[in-house]
Amino acid sequence: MRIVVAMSGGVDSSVAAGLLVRAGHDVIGMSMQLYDQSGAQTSDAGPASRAFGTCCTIDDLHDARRVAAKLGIPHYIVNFEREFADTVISNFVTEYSSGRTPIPCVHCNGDLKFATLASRAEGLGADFVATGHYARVDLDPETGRYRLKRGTDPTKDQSYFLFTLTQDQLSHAMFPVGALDKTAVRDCARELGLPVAEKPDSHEICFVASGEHTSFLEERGTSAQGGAIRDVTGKTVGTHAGIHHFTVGQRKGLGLSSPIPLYVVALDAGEQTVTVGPKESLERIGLTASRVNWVEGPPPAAGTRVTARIRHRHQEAAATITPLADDRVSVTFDEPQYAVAPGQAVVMYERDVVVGGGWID
RNA sequence: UGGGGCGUGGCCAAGCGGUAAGGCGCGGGACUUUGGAUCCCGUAUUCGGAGGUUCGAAUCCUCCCGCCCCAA
Repeated sequence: MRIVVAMSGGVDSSVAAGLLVRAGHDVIGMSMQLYDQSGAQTSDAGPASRAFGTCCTIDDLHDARRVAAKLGIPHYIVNFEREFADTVISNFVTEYSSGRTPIPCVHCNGDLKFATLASRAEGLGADFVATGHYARVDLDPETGRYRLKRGTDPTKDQSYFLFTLTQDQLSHAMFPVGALDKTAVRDCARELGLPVAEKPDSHEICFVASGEHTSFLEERGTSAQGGAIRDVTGKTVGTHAGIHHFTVGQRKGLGLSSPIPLYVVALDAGEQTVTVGPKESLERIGLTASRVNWVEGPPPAAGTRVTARIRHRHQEAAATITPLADDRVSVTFDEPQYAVAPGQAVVMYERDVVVGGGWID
């Protein structure tokens, strides 16, 4: 079977490729070049190289190539700069300007890896696209639908970032490390002699260097217009330099004096207002979400019990859901949840299976 | 130089006679393929300066220095 593996240069996707090779498949490695790297330096070149993010850098592409060579498989680098800018970055900028908190990783998965990259794979005659995600996919014999499930390592599960995948995308998706623990993946990397076996896990946004978040947005058209900071009673308690500096639930960076820590509880793009309050004011018993993808099947009945996650690594919370019209859903938690941030995703589970997910309003 | 107010760590700020809250920032750590996210730990022997009162003062008194507001 011919399989294209999306190779980031990290341990997980490298092991994914290695496992497929070992299983005897016809494996092709592909890496996405996501942004202009002209002038990019290697990691030991100092601060100048930091402007190019923390993953998918020229170093990472090089690592992917070394792994492919070690495994004896072909490796192609595909230029997705345009697609990345049009989907992931564009969404990132728009969401922040709207006072919402984007999740670029979800778009990168759904709009690039399992969309554009998948069509390239198809062009190469591949049946599947495999990635290094900690998630599982299988065919439910009862319904004939593909199911998206958590990775078996509860500390590494990445199903949250994959909730937008359609049946068609899932039918061509493979997650070779989804049934492994992280330690097993590292062991496997060593066993295969992969040069990235000890490479640290990646984290944080890959395309924005740490600390350059707001300038990145402003260079791409986000208004730097300031506004008022209000408390929960509406009283003005300070000013800010633009709502894109903030996200709901944020504590740091407010520059306010207070006897207790203050958190961002709401952002209003129209008024350019930031509302702050004590931690308790972040509690929400429920939420609604839009553009819901019901992965498991048709929308479930009102009153269906699930566990819901409102951010990656969030302690899943028991909830009752009610599907609404227009692919929306209402989620009511058993216990209030902190910092429900518009723009983040709510992903609903029944045990290990992703029932569906949507974008928080 | 008439009247009033204020000077507490890098910033904001509580305390108003009993031996320096808190927030921000900063440093360190945890967590992390979203979040200038969250969480944990640390961060003023000292309160503009000098005297005085008191068992004891950042807190009361005196003088000095520096800001600010109102009135001229």
